[in-house]
Formats: sequence, C-alpha cells, structure tokens
Amino acid sequence: MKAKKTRTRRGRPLKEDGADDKQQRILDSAEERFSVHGFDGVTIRDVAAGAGVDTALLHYYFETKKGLFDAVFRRRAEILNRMRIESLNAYEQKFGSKVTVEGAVAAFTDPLFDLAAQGDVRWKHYFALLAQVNNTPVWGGKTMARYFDPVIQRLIEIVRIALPTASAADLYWSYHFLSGALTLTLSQTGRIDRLSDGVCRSSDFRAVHERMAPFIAAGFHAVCGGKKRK
Amino acid sequence: MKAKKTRTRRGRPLKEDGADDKQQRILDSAEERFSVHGFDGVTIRDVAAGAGVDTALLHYYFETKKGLFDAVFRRRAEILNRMRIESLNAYEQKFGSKVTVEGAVAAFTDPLFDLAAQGDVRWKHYFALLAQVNNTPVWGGKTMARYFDPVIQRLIEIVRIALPTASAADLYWSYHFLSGALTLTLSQTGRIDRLSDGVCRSSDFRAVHERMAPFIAAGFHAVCGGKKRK
DNA sequence: GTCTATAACTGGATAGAC
DNA sequence: GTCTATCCAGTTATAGAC
Repeated sequence: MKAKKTRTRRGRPLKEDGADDKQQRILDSAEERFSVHGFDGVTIRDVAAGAGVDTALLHYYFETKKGLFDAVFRRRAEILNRMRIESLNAYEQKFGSKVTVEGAVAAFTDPLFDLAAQGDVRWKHYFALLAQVNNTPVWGGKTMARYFDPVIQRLIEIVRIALPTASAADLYWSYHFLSGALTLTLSQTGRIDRLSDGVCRSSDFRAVHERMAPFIAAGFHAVCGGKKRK
Repeated sequence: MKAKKTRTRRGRPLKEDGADDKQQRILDSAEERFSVHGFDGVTIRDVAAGAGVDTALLHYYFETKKGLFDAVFRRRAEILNRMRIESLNAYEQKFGSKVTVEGAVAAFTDPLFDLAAQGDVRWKHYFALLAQVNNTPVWGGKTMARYFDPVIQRLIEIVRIALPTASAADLYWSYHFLSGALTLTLSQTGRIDRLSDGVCRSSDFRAVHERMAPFIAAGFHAVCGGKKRK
C-alpha cells in the first residue's frame, strides 16, 4: 500500500511483500495515529485496523504499546540524524571559519523542510509527533535528548565559530527558542491559519522556510552579543 | 450543572470550607494531572483521589471529563487574558507612537513570567498545560484560538505601530515563532537542563525573561523588514 | 507469521442512598 | 452536595490454532 517494493535483488536481506511489509504498515499506521492523538489517545486496535492486521501481530513484533511507540520514534530519528549531521558537516566544510549563524541554522533545519516540502505525508506525521514529544513533560525531554542531542551539540559547535565570544547560557537559551519555534511549526495545528484569517497556512513550509533562519539568526545575534540591537 | 453556587449573599461569594472549596480542589488536582499527562493520560479516578473526593462528585460539577478539562482551561485563561490586555494597553498608553517591538513583546510576556516567578505551582501547571494544548493537533489549535486570539491580535496591532510597513504574513509568521519559543519555555520539560549539562535550568524563568524579548524583537525586525540584517 | 478467541482489567459514567 | 455501588464499553495482552 505504502509501496516500497524492494524487488528481489542482491545484498540487502530482501524484504519483499511478506513479513516486513506488514511491519512497516503497522509502523506507518501507528505513526499517523500517535502524531494526531498522542500516546494515550491511541489504541492498539485502531493501529491494527489501520494497518489491516490483527492486534496480536503488533504484540508479536513490538511486544507492548510502548515498544511500538519507541519503534515508531526511532525509525525516522535515525534517518533524520544522518541527514542533519551530513548537512551540518557539509556546511562547515564549505565555509570553514566563515560560517554564519544564519547558515548554520539553515543547515540544521533544511533537511526537515526539504522532507516536508517533498510531500510525503508520513514525514509530516512524524514531524507532528516530534512536536508533541518535545512538549511532553516527564518522558518527552528524555526521549528527545536521547536521539537528538548530538545533532544539536553539533549545531552549537558551528554557531560558536560565528559567535566566539558568546556564553554557553546565551547559546543554549537561543537554541531553546529555535527549538520551540521549529517545533510549533512542525506540529501543524492549523493555529496560524485561523489567527491570520487565511493569510498564512500551517502547511506552507516554504513560507516558514524562508523566514525561520533569518528570524532565528537575528535572535542569536541579539542575545549572544553579536551586533547588539537592543 | 455548571454549578456556580449562586448562594444568596452579596459582595465576595464567601467560599469557606463547603462546596466551592471542593470544586476548586478538583480543578487544582485536574490541572496538575492534565498538565503532566495530557487529556488522555489522566483518569477521572486519579483526579478525584488527588482532590480527596469521589468520582461521582466530578460528574456532578462538570458532567464529563471533557467538561472538567474545559473548566480547568477556562479558569486561568480568563485571569490571564485580563492581565495581558491590561499590560498591553498600559504599554501603548505610555509610549503612544514610540512603541518598540521589544517593548510590546515584553508587555505580552511579562504577565506570564511574573506569575511563574511568583512561585505558585498551580500557575506553573497551567502554563505546562497551555504548552501541550498549543502543540496538540485537532482540537489544540481551536481551543487556543477561542481564548487567546484577541490578546494576540492586540499584540500585533501594537507591533504594527513599530513596524508600519510590515506585511501581514511576515507579522503572523513572526508571532508564530514567538508563540513556539514561549510555549516550549512554559512546558518545563527539563530538556535544556540536560542539553546544557546544567548551565541552564528550565525553571529559571528569570534567565528566559531577560533573553526572550530581545531575541524575538530582533527576529521581528529581521523578517518584517526593519533594519535588514540578512 | 498470522489470526481467533478470550482473559483480565480499567475507564467513564450513573442511579440512588444519605 | 456527597458518597456507595455498580454497569458496561472498551483496553492491553496472551494462549493456542492454523
């Protein structure tokens, strides 16, 4: 249904239509539902129905509901991390000591916006899921940290080149604002559509894309001492 | 059923120990639990236990679980709205045509930070709840809009004085970033504590307070055309 | 691997006593 | 107003057939 169709070839453990296909369909179904209703708002039954399988199969693959959630979270986190690390590395390699805050922020966010703009709904679901987890007390912070702290530290490393005199506290708080802004954008609540009476649309990632890096970079400079503006 | 106990008296509704006291305890208990676990993560039974009453009483006052949630949300929303509108009005009255973006943003956020700094845990719970709702798909956007759009429009009105040439889209997207940054801060996930290895603390609202307005104001200027920086 | 059937339990909600 | 007692729909999870 989702179609991935790794037709029989070589190398890779050939996972054509059988087992693994269903496993992915379960993950897709779960991803969509978790992203909309949160962990507690979703039932195993509904996930199973969405994937066209029985609930027992979910337990067979993922043992518990929590296990399923973790698998959903992990699947794309790993892909995303690779892309972002690569993007940041490439950016630094290209500009060396002449990196800018805006460039670094763009390198950090571009992979997300590219994926979103590409139109694969499953990535959109995943982003909405991230947004929720990022704002979830108790386990949300831990979960995010576990997977995403390395990329963030890498971003801050690069920003430090552009802002060598900035204090650690200023840098981390600035990142925090970036994280919040990014997260709300990814959560796609339709909030801004109503608020702006249709002038802006949540789904318009291009509009966000062109504004986010300049906005955030200016904030970094204002807080971290660059060219003061206060 | 909404119960408000229109006791015969006048002036202060005198709420000693009786009914209204329990009603408030229920709301406090619910507020705390919803803010931590979200709507679906909380049981009526647990709320009742936390308030030291029976579940039947919650139904007596609030009819349904959703009714309880709405009552929790509304209670402080109204107080908050009054404070923020007053703060924004006072700011504009004082500065007239000489308002700044930074000043307007500060007038918008100060009431929140003041309440948070004041140390009342119930307000902290409420803020965490707002953060979750703001990032909740489906009904989150609607709920936020219903209560908070007027204050936001008021903020934007004032920002417009400082940035008369800004486009509506730029203004709304900038507000969107502000909203995300503010929201994540209020959600108190402890995320930044870990990330910064203790340099920053989620609970340190003073640290956020002094950085937020300059950061956001610089962003507004960068995006809305003030003094370009790109 | 996948499904059927069901166990074991939890949740929101209500009728009715006090 | 407040609680006791209870209903019953819906939940996760598993044993066991195919």
